[in-house]
Amino acid sequence: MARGRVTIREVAVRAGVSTATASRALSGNHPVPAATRARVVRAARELDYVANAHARALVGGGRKMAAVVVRQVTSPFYAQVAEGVEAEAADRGWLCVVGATGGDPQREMDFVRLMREEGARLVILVGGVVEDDAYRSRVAQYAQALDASGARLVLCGRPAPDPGIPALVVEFDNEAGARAITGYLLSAGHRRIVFLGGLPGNTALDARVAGYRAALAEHGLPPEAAHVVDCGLGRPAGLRAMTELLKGRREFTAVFAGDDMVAAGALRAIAEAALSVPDDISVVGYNDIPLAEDFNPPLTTVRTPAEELGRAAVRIALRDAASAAGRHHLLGTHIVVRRSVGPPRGAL
Amino acid sequence: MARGRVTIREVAVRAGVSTATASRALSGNHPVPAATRARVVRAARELDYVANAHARALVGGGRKMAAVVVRQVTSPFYAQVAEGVEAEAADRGWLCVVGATGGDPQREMDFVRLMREEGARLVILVGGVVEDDAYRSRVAQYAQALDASGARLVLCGRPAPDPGIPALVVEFDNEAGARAITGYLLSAGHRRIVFLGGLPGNTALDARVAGYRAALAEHGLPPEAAHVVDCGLGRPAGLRAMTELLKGRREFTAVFAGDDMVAAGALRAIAEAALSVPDDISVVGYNDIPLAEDFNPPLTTVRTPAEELGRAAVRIALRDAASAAGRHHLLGTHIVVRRSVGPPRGAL
DNA sequence: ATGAAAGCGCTAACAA
DNA sequence: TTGTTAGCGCTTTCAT
Repeated sequence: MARGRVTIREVAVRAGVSTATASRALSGNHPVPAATRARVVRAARELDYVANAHARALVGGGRKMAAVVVRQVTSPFYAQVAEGVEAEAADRGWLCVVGATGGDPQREMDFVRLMREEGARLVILVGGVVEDDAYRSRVAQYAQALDASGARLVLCGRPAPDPGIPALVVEFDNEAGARAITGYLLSAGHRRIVFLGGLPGNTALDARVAGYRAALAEHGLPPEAAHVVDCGLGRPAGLRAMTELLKGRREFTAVFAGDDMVAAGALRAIAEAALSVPDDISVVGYNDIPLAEDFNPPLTTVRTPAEELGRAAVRIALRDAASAAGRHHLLGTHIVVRRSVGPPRGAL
Repeated sequence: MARGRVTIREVAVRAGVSTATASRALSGNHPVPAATRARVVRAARELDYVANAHARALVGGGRKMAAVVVRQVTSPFYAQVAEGVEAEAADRGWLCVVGATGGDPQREMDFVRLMREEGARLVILVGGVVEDDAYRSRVAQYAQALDASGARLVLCGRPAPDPGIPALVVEFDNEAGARAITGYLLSAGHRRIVFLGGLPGNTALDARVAGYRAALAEHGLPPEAAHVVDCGLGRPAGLRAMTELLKGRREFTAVFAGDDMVAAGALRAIAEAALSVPDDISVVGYNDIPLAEDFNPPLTTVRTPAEELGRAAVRIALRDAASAAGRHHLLGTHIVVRRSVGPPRGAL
């Protein structure tokens, strides 16, 4: 057998027809007599022929391919979003590619460029970012370039640099979610709540902090009641920051972690200090990752339907006309109550 | 601006050169005077040109693309393997695509076919399977087809149907890992250990069960001492099976969960029965997923360096000559001790 | 109903 | 150094 891929020419020869007929028989969108088709199909199967996607794309305008770009696949939240995109894309017969950037803007740019080269028709960028000028111009460029070649860009959980830009944005209402769970802590009696995991400039986190402050204000607390620790996200950050916090005099009765991974770190730090959750300190998280229920104790958190976010991103992108660019879609969230919150120490 | 992608011809026109010169200037592997190159590069940038990967692949033999196929990205273990593949591929300038099958052989076949069409040069299939005739012929077909077009197939954690087949296999030594952790339980004094999460026919699980039985035998226990519950994997399965087990009289003092997700379910079931780990029952898992440390209590488990498995898969595939097909690589594992194991109740 | 031929965008021989 | 040309594998007119 010849090394290299079997081409349609070989199939045609074996079936005793021209390549044009072979192509028609295989694609099935042209009338071809059943007998001829059968011969061609059989030849193709015998040779184990698969069409060259590149050649086909070159002439036919390309395969339906979507790309999701996340920081890392091992983050439970991102993985769920990617799975949602994957599932929705698969349902529609699209191929889905996922790329990880490790948070490096350069790798993000490279990946987007790659997707442009490959002819992806849908690019989905996931996750909050620090919204600086570099970000704005980068995204404006993606949007413009993708749009020029007829592809769609959707921003998941990150802002469009400019409403006029040809990109869709779909995200959770971070401020509302944060307000709700802060309210929950407040109604459990807590008044000194620290927010752990701020990341100044990051749009998602800033919104959560804003919701936290808003809830405090609504309950009549002065602005100084807010205590935000800007340690960033991730379990190690949460562990470190909480350990630090526990060294001083405890000025708080509850902690609101920026996401569930930070909460995991905080929980661990508290346990290492031989303190109890929720008896000594109450803790809440954000995202409700699949294993939040298995933390010690099971974590009260804000459920952000991540898979639905991914599905919505492709659904919206494929439904909306290009003219709907700039549309902003907000998805709702809700609190899931477990066992990490109790009344403040001595409140009873 | 013209709708659709800008081609090299437009760049050439704008730079006042032929397409060949433009191509040479852009690719950089042919001597082109600096001045000419500068003009071309500038024209390309002004037009925001990106090469059509399909056209390039058609003539140049294709981009370096690797594909990883997993059951689901939301499984922490698979996500880590995928991240390893991704990282190693990126290090070498390869594009990496990840596909999820949901465990459906049909989707697996579709995805492999797609990858053949796209010209992937490396396909990595991850995860244990039930090794039946359908599986064997499916994989034999993948291997043969991929090999015919010069692509590599690597099987991660699943067996090659036949040593002669053109595929590499790299996996963990499941039997050794299971034997070690069972031995750990045994030396803590446990004699009645149930294995939770068998999946008869699944190669990975069967190997773990074999290791478990081997350890029991080594400690002089009779074959009847083994108690395997074939509930399959996943947190819900572990929860359900453990709940069931707890209803009867407790004939065991420890449980060896088939993987950490099963352990998570089992832990939850035990907590719901108001029993304590490790005071009443000891529990161990398998894989050491990132959050195993955050379980209640922190889980003693077998560390399988998942990311390293992914990296090794691409490293080996790219290094070994095609003639090395059929080679079998075994990666080692080790126990990580945390707090879910204690002496058996009443052993003191 | 089928074949011949053009052409998708690009790179690599071959000329000049 | 640069341009001309052929051709990658496929689909799709346009003839027949």
